[in-house]
Amino acid sequence: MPPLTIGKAAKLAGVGVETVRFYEREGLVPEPPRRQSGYRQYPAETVQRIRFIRRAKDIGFTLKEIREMLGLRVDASAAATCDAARKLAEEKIADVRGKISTLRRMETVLARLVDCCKKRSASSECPILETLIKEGSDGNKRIKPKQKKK
Amino acid sequence: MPPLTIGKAAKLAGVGVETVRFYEREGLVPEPPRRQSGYRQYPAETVQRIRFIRRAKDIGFTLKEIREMLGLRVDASAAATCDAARKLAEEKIADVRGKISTLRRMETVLARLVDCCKKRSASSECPILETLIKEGSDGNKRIKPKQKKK
DNA sequence: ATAAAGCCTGTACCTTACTACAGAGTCAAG
DNA sequence: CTTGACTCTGTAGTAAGGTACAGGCTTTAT
Repeated sequence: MPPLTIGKAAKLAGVGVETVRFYEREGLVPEPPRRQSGYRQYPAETVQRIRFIRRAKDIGFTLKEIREMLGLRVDASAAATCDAARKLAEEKIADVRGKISTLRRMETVLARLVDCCKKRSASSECPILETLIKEGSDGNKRIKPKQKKK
Repeated sequence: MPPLTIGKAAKLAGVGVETVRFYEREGLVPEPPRRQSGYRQYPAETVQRIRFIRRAKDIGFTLKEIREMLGLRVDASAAATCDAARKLAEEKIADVRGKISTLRRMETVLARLVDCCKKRSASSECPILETLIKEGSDGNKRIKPKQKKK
């Protein structure tokens, strides 16, 4: 398979060419080799990388976090780096699990709502979202306090 | 329990007061009753509502989507509305399931990375993220084509 | 060989989701 | 009964994540 122009790569990944260049500037996609004309030449794996970025973003990771995750692969051979990488990966796993559990609760509640809507027996009123809203028994998730600049 | 001032409600929900007012302007939190002085008086459930908004945002829903979901509860008694609500809820369930499956794949891969890092036997090189990047077998998730305005 | 379509760099602009004042009124602890 | 912490409205600014030209080369299809 021949290398891809930016337009082809973008299309395959489901984004615009501007986005690909933006990701390159942001260090999410490595700078590809160029033709003598200056045209970028993408290997096929870049498409997968971009798709990964998109998926990660859809589930609530920021580009910064995604960049960190992608960085995990480089040079996990150096012992010190490897340790740091492990810690980061562990953190991300915790994030991922938290998100999954939130999503599962949402799924349950939405399913119940659909169900209730399908039956529509008698009493009407279907205040399910109320329950959804009510089940945040996760004591204290602190939000960064954010110090103000002088 | 007495009603809460905006400051108390914000603190309990883990956000700033400005955010609460912002959510009110955006129709995510209903306008609360006021004192004669103009001070807002929040019922305790508003805190849960705000926490819900935050959690939903963390897993990648936009405020627009969240507003829709919260809207599901109002007046699911009207038959027509109920039908529309069911459809929307079903869509959201699909979203939620997609997100869950992406997250599960991520979890697996991250766990494998940690594992590999822990063992660190022999060969070093630990190119696991490569695999992560490679498993996007979801044929074609189209991205909105976005028509340009004249 | 020529014209449409694609790519280049660079800058400007846009939306989303806050966040930060300013200037003025309100509440509650000592 | 004052004073410091809070609240009000309104407007402006910020950060993240793109998106859209402009002006100018390069490819490719006819």
